Amino acid sequence: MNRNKIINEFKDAIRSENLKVTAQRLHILQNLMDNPNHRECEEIFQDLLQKGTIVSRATIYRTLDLAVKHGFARKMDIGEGKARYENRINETHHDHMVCTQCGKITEFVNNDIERIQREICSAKNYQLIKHSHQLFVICNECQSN
Amino acid sequence: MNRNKIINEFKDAIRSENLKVTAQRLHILQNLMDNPNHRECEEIFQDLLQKGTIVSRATIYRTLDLAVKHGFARKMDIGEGKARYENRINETHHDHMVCTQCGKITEFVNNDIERIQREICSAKNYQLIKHSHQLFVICNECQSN
DNA sequence: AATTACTTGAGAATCATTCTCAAAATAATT
DNA sequence: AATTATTTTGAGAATGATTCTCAAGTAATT
Ligand SMILES: [Mn+2]
Ligand SMILES: [Mn+2]
Ligand SMILES: [Zn+2]
Ligand SMILES: [Zn+2]
Repeated sequence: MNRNKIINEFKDAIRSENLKVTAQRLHILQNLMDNPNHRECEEIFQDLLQKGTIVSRATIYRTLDLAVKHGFARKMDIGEGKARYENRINETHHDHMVCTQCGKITEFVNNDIERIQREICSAKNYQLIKHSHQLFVICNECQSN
Repeated sequence: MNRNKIINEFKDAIRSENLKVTAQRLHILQNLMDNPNHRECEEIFQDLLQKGTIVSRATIYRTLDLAVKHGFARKMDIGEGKARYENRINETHHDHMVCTQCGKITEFVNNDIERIQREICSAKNYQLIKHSHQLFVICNECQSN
């Protein structure tokens, strides 16, 4: 199955840096792969804990950095003063809509926006490295309250 | 001149909340109006200090909040783990390009992007409240190094 | 001038994240 | 399997931006 393939690729990534494959690192990556949400460190910590796996927050941060570096995770900031992480099983790039009432996160992509961003940069002779784009909304459910 | 008009509007805004017009509040607003940059609290603090005005950081934060609330300033987050503030003398909405090498901030607006954002939201029956859009780039100057 | 209400600044508190370092674990080598 | 070299882990301290607390100071009103 696909998940094991990813886990093995993660092990390879670890070895490629002359680091060691540890139970903690694997637990964190597995937990990330099994969850589609955009979670903060604390949520991952609590989820692991509830499943009987204790890993320190420091190790979670360190391992998420590693996962980001090798393309297994994406770190995002929706202006809360803390980072959130999502897995990158489905490679497709997307941006996010965040409900300011309930916090629900909805993904979106728009090729026109992606293209215009590139055009804006090349018009100024700037090289586009990455972008951060969030729409803060009141979602359909929160409107009917 | 325009600046005095803004200062007076700020005084009115203060009074409208039954707050008091103080020297500190006016110094902070004036400093903001006289500077076109996207600055963090510490930069405003140091700039005031260098001009002989000592205002505590706590008061700067408090006054900037007030200025934001009444439309005199805009608070932004370019993922540095701290807020930046710019004045809103020229009301026009814009987003930002940030050079990842030298930190230079360049403003941009694109009406197509603005419109598409609205379309994305209405297609989902979401109500768009605000957005945050940054392009991280290597600016023209930094490329020639 | 007196009264009332709000503001200020110093330093403590908060909170996410990073750092430190001794003990534990992994991987490589006998 | 035991030894060795190297890395990792977790506890708790440190950091840094921002907020909070509260006593002393100031503004506005009468
Ligand atoms: Mn996502
Ligand atoms: Mn700007
Ligand atoms: Zn919602
Ligand atoms: Zn630059």
